[in-house]
Amino acid sequence: MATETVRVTVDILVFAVHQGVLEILLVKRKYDPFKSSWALPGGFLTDEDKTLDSAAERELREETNVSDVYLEQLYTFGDVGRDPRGRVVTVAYMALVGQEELALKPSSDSSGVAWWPVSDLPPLAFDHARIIAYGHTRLRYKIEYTPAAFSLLQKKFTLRDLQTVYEGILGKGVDNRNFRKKFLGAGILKALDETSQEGSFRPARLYEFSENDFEKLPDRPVFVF
Amino acid sequence: MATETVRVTVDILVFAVHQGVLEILLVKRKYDPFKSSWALPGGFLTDEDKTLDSAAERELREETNVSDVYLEQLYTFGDVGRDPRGRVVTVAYMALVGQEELALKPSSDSSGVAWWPVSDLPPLAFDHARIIAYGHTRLRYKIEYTPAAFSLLQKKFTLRDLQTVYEGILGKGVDNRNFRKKFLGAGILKALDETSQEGSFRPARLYEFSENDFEKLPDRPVFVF
DNA sequence: ACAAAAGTGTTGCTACTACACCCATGA
DNA sequence: TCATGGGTGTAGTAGCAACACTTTTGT
Repeated sequence: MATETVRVTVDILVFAVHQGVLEILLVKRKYDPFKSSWALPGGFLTDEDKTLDSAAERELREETNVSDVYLEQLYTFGDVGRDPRGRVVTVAYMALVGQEELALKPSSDSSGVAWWPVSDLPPLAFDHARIIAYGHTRLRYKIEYTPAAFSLLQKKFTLRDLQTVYEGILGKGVDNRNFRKKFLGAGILKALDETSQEGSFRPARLYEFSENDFEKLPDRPVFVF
Repeated sequence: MATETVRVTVDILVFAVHQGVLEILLVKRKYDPFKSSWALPGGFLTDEDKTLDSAAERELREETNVSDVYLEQLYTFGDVGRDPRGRVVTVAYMALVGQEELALKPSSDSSGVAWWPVSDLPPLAFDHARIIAYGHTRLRYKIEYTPAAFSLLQKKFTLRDLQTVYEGILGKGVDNRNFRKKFLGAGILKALDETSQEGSFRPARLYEFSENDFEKLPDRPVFVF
């Protein structure tokens, strides 16, 4: 029953909603194993990482240039055989980025970093398909019981933007009257004196999420549709 | 940025409700560090453990003789400095055991295994106090959104037993008429033709949880009181 | 008959669902 | 004036919270 020394990696599921489609950031592997396959950004835990959270931040910054985003630990995978190099335990993190961060990395170029629709992924290295499936389920659940969806928007957004995020993650349309009623009645949105002009039609009012008001609520709201 | 080889432990939070009090199983450490302190049962991941789940099962069996119980992964802790021996990443699991398993291990003897009320813990080794606090929060949440409470009961139980489990974990009393109404109306309990005779008063009907009926529900019920 | 816990109904209120049209803007 | 998405109200229903007394059993 030899006590094994294993290696630990921290991998990150970076989610964003682009034009109503839930997408995830993948990197093309430069080395074996699985050279040239798409994989989750991530890497080995190092001495410099004081915490697992900071390791996730570092990996995200190094591999994708993304920082200052919502980040939370998801699940840890450690089956024998999931990495051909030996026993590797992977702590998976989930990051949610707004449309602003979209510009930070190109969408499908030679940099080896690209957004992929979660419902239409390429073949993936290791057991990353399973990890993404797990994260997707968690995300669906999270937006119904937490204000996680706001992390997928810019600071200022329209109610339509918000609804698009919900529809993209839930994979179904929702009634816009009831949707607006629930969020406007929740007391967590600050209406701004600004509008977003998108085309030759009525401009939409912009809102901000008020973390402060959210914390003051007597009960946690539920955003189920 | 030397890639570190770290050691991985799997520790288990074994919860049970005894006489209306939520308790957790702790072991007294036999060796340094933290010799003679109370700690969570657990140990290092070994070559024989094909999965993290099976490592948790093995540790639970070895240290506490408990098996065949509800077990789920909770969270992974990996801060530098949480173990004086070096970098240790701990995958924490949560186990829920019924009153039947109570007999398997004595309650406070020289065996070094004992139940402790979660609201009145002894000084603990490592960062185990923090891990228990996290698990307690998760458990509170779980019984409201899943049938986890049934794992804390014997197969046959009275509605009062069930209510006692909820009250013990939530730390507050609930209205028994509404409580019974919700569970009887949920369609997940099978009423047995048996009663439990506890004293010189009316015997209570026994029920069983029907996993099968639960799975068939169109929507997941919510057990909030 | 008493002590102890099991078991039971109603009412008011809140919150959800379902559903279809008018509004404001730029071209 | 038209095309486009932004924005609004109501009625019916279901589910929840609050609330106190009667029933069954053993002694």
